[in-house]
Amino acid sequence: MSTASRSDAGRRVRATDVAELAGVSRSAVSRAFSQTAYIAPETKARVLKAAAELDYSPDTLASSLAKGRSNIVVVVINQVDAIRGPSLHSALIRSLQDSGRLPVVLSLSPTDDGATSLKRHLTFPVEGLIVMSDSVSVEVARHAVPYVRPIMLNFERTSADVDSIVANDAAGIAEMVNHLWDTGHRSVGFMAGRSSSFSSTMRWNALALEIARKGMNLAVEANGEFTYDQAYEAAPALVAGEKLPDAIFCANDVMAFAVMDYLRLNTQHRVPEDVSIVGFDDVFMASWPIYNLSTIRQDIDSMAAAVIAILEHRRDPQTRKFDPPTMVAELVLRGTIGRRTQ
Amino acid sequence: MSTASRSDAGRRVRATDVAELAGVSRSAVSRAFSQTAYIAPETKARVLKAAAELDYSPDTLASSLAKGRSNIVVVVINQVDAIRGPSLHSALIRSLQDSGRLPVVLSLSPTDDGATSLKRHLTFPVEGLIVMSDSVSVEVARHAVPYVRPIMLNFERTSADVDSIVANDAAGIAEMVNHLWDTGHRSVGFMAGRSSSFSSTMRWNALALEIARKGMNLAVEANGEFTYDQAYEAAPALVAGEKLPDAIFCANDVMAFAVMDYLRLNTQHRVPEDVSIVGFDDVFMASWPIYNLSTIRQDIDSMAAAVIAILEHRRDPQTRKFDPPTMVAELVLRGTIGRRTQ
DNA sequence: GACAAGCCTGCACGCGTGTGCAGACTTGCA
DNA sequence: TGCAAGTCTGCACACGCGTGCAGGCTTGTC
Repeated sequence: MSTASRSDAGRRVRATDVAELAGVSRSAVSRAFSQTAYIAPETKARVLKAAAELDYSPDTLASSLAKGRSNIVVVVINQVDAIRGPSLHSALIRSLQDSGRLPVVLSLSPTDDGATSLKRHLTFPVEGLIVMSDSVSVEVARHAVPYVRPIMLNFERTSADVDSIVANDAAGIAEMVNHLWDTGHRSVGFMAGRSSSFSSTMRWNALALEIARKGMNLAVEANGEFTYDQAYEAAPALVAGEKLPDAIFCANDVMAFAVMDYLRLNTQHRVPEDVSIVGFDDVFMASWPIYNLSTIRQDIDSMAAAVIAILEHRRDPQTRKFDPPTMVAELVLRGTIGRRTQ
Repeated sequence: MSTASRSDAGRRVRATDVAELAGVSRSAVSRAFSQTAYIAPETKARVLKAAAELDYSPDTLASSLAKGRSNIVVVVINQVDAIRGPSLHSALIRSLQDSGRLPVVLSLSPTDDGATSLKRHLTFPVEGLIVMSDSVSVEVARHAVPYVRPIMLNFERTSADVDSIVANDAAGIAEMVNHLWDTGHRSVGFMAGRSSSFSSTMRWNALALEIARKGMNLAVEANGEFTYDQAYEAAPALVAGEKLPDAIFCANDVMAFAVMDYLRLNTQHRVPEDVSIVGFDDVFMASWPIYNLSTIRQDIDSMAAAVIAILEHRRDPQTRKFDPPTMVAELVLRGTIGRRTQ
């Protein structure tokens, strides 16, 4: 159609073009796309019609510049998140773009603490900085964008300089320990994650607390650094004792897979008849029949929603008051928890 | 330190601030950061020193506006890419940001062809549009950003209106078929991917060609739609005949896992003693001991490099001539291919 | 018919940066 | 010392858009 061929030409359509076609001034075009500005209904209609014909929409970046308010949100991720990350990552991206923001992804190599790379790449005004990588410290995040409070995901709530969104892992773990207790489990082993990671220590603390509260026995522990390979290496230690723990609690799903694979390939122990396995995250492989893993799912949608809520609150602190969504950790009970009778 | 506290204050540092501190005009600051502009060495040094002190770098977006040349590259992804995607996705993001560009991620829901959502979100000038989702058609991509040629990854090279980067799957498949032939395989089954996907048909065609060329027998085929669940459902059809195929070739790794799991959980057939399994992509689980999958790895780095090469070429068509990197598909031989004797 | 009030529009400036252009200053040479 | 050539800098405008402000027009009322 002619409309298409016209707009297919070299460059973007500007407000001036629309103004010309609609027979109004450029400011009228700007006002037609503004929620608050003063404009006659029929003028607005004429402008919007012309805009639709030319396939025009305001350049949000030039707009940001003019308004002095960026709508770019930078999401810092880490290659390590490749397994667990995708769901939270894409939920976050989706939420941001659906709220009219522009998600810019900054990918750090696993060993990069971001001290220099963040500064080098963040050469534009941002509305928010979201850190999903636990290799980035609060100080680095603060320093990278001095004029904005970073939002750290699953990070220790230590600093007053950042907003921190933490999944309610403790609640999920408490619930899971309850379930293990009810199904007769009395001794558990624990496969920890990277000790420098807050998620790992948070999960460890919660588990230790709940186990003590129940009077259960933390029989044995090992460290799998959150990776399959390390967990596979560490798995023997968990089952080397003369008595198997009733259940093995893994700080994430991937390590649970490693333990299961180790047991399956190298021992006679059966899951869940001889030992129960519990994971954390509910990654997509957890539902595969070969694993069928009982695990705990973080409330990803609520976390994404919390990010948006914080950003909205900042835009308009007085009217829009901030009440953080409550995070719910969901038990996903599949086939790796058996029944024990003492 | 005092420098930090000064720049920690409310807003971004502007060129004017640097100019003031260095005792020069604002244009001098701009020129100090330009590669081509004319500026006295010692002036440049003084400006850069002041800039470093204030922690200044030019606002790349305002710069884009002034230069009329955006450095934003939009990457369109799909939730479906969650398994295979991460490696290519993060390689691409990394390459883009390392080349000084700004990667903006646009995530489509699996059923979205992008017709409206792309237009709604692409409200700013972009340097490039990279489509990784095969749910987006050439027409939609073309129309979404009329003034720029989309770069489609692993898409059929049908249209002259787009640049297309296609991995050399055929070469990898030829090599793999060679290897299967050499190890005595004579009949193969094929688990296809989503029929609407170019990757799937490309792989199917390549396999059919090579098999015919060798005089091997394409014994049976099924369609797993590239997903674990569908492949698990379709797996029985591949082994239902009275004679097992010597090898089963899967159009991606995840379906290979599904087939292996089906065999392990529901049949007596052993891999690779009774049947060999071949995947495609070399996702991270392929190296897990439970799978230890022999597969074919796409040349991800070259694909990312090709994207950058195209973008660089467009910036400067006359001097920088475009020679596309050659893609190499790499055989990753692990433990799922046995030896057959007829 | 005159005037006031209110609705609406265009003008003009600003957001932070790049860059052509003119002119100032330096340098070299006669 | 005078002049030309060359080197560098600042001015001013532009990029596309938002918005305060003044003024024009319409409408209603007396």
